[in-house]
Amino acid sequence: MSIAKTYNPKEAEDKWYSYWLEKKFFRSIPDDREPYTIVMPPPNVTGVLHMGHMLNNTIQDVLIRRARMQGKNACWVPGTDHASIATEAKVVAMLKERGINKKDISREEFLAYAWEWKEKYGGIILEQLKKLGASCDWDRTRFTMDPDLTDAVIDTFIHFYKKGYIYRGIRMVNWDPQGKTAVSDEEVIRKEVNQKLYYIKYQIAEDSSQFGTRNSQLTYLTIATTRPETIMADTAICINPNDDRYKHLKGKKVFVPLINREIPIIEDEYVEMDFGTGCLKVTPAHDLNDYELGLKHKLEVIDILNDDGTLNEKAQILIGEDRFIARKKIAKLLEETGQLEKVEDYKSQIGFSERTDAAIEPKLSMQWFCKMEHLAKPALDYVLNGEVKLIPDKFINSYRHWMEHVKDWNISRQLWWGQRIPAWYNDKQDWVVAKTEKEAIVEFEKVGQSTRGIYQEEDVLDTWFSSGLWPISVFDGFKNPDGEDINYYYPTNDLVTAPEILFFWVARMMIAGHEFRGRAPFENVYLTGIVRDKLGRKMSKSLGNSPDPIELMNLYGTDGVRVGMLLSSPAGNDLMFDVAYCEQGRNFANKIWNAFRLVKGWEATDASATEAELNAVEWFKSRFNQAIGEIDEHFAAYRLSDALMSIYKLIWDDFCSWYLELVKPAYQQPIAKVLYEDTKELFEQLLILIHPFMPFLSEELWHDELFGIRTEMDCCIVAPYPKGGDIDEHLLKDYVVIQQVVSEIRNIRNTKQISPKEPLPLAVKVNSGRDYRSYMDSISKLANINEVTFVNEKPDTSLGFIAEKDEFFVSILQNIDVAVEKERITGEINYLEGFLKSVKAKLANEKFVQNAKPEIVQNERNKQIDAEAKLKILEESLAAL
RNA sequence: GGAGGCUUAGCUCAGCUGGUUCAGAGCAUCUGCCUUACAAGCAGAGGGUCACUGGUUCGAAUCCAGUAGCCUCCA
Repeated sequence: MSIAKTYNPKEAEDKWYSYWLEKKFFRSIPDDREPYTIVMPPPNVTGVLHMGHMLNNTIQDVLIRRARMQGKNACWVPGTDHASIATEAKVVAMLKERGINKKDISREEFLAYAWEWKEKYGGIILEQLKKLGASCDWDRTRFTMDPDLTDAVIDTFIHFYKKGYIYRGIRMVNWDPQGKTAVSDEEVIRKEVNQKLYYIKYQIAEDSSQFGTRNSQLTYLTIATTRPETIMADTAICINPNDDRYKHLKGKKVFVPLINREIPIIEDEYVEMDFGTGCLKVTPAHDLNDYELGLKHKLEVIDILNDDGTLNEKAQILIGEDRFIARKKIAKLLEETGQLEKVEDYKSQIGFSERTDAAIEPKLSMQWFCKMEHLAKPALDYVLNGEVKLIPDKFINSYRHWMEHVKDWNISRQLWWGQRIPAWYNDKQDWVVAKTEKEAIVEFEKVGQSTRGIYQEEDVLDTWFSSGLWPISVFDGFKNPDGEDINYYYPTNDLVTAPEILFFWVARMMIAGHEFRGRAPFENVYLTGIVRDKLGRKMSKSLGNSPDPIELMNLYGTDGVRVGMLLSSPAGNDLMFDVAYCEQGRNFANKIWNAFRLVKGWEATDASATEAELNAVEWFKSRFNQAIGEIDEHFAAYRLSDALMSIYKLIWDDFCSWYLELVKPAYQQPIAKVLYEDTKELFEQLLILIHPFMPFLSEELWHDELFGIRTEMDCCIVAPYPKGGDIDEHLLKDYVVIQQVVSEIRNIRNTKQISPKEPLPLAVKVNSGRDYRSYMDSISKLANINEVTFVNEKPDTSLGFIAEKDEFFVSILQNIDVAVEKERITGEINYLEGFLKSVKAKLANEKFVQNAKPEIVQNERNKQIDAEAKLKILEESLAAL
């Protein structure tokens, strides 16, 4: 059977993914094996697969596949997140296209559209993950708004409310006047904007307390602001108590221009004396800092804006005008009345809604909050005492900082898509928390309040409130807290996610885990970096610098892309992505493919193998076992890219470049049966080793007839992962020398322009006592040596080199350039002498000999002896020239 | 403004508790090769004052302090 010259991934990918599905290899059901569990960070239903998902899910798949092969009951739970704000924005946009305005339809109608949207688009990412080879248990796919998960959210809200953690309060939120909803800080994009700084005159009220000293002269105070349209909401003017310029104003009042409302002058060190005029207008309803200042000085709060950003009747003037139009009109009015001193250009940071790009308006509103201080403590302790490991641990500091300075969590969102807060109001605006209206009535009755006109809170809960329950809710831990699934799979093992949601999500899962299960929801949190382009820019849709992952997989093969993603992605560090990595991955796949072609082409014979060939097999087995150790260590430390690189080098360098070349028969010659069988077995082991990284290629080759007939469940995906075994250190050391000798000979060929096809004689002067006889066939084969002699003197017309302590001489026909040789050897001597000098200096230093560990000193002595021996050899060969 | 992190070869990164397993890997580069597994390849080779300045030490890429540059998070 002929086999293609290059690996064609497409066919293998489709074939094996459906085979794995069909044979239910991804399915996990509790049994008596050790579980290994990962819950997937649920992607937004609005999303499409991007490079961040690729990285994140490749890592999870590598971990889960390896665990599965190690005989654990591997369970990877997939799912999606309802993403309140993002989804609602999408649905609103979709409705707009259909000519429907959200305002004109009921909540129920809107939700029907939203579900329709979710059903249509919500699963895109999960489908795309299948192409990546993700071995999730798809039967367990969950959505944060599934009935059970929604119940869990509602019950949790009630639970926390009853424990006194949930309360209502007025807070300043980021209001999106276009979307007419509050958005979270993370959804506000700050941009530097050219603005104007308006200098406005506020007339000072006459001082009535000091009668008799009436000042008939009108005096005023100038204030600089970028938002003149909010002056009607001013409730104070603030000066710095240390500001000498304004000392005479203490305790006085001023009039708000245009509406002539009297407001007090207050003092607070918050005001920066050297910014603007040193006077600050205080507008508690429309600025966060002013709000806090207002609280401190017990100021009135006047909110002059409607939800859509237009002025309301409290503004007294320009009612109904948009805030930006009002700004211009106010400026004009002020100018006309002589109350505008001047206008300056000014640059400042303004927040814009990520969804609608509208300028964010700070707005006071009634919100639901969750007290965090008490809840955060155990979640912090999990990390500090090591029960939960953050990988890399450099994130512990920032985690601690955040958890120690945690603020109460605003859990309400002015949206429809999500879990509606289970709070109920009556006609008197009293409220109770209850799961259903019926229960709410009971609650109202209990406290003797009206049960008329009952309606439910309009707001929904923050999406993180539901995703925070994810590791418990996906295993039905709320509905069935002593169920088989939750008891078996919880706590999960590893969580793979991005550092930017360490607090929003990871911390909250730990809080919920502690509250409801008394244990952290996972043992290790592997934090991935951001995927950037090779210029270091974050990949984003707007920059258009992100490759399409699907296209990438089509181009380089899924295995190639997986390898490419992992080749340079240490935990917690950003990945500077470059398609060159995928190319490297593809090339690697091809290398394995071709190594396979070679072995497949062999024909076995009963003839026996040579000693050198048998040595090669033993060497590779030792090398393989050694590599297993390294790989296990890398995995234990979650250094996946290092683990991959170890396998890469084991396959490419040790197996292909050395082992296969050592045992490979001459063209069209048969191979000894022992070697053939051993080689096939080694190949199989390598396929297993690479499987977590390259599942498709390894499965494809696994089923080739070369390995005989396999039963339907005999698949690479569940092949037992190698555990490692005996390592012959002596043999490994010998091969280091053998490899060095071969390289040196090849190097001589290269520099002397001798073709690899031209056989050369080799002479060996053994000084070390090493027995080369059993290796000489191997050296001859790889370096094309036709004759080996053991000598005591350097032969004529030969070039020499030293490997360990032994001298090797290659006789060449062409004349040897004595001058060049002299220079080369002299160079080496100079280097060694310098080296020796530094070693001797160390040993001559009494303090070193006294203070350093004995083995270090001994090491230096060995270095001296080795260097001296080598020098002697070099000097002799220099003399012999 | 508060907190944290990073700086090692052209690029992306390893270098654990200070001492030849200490200056490394992969890619890229250069030089030979179309050698019947692989040019998506083979064989060789060259590349670094470990950001800078001090300090601790017998000894510093590694520990400490400061400086510069870059980045992230919170305000």
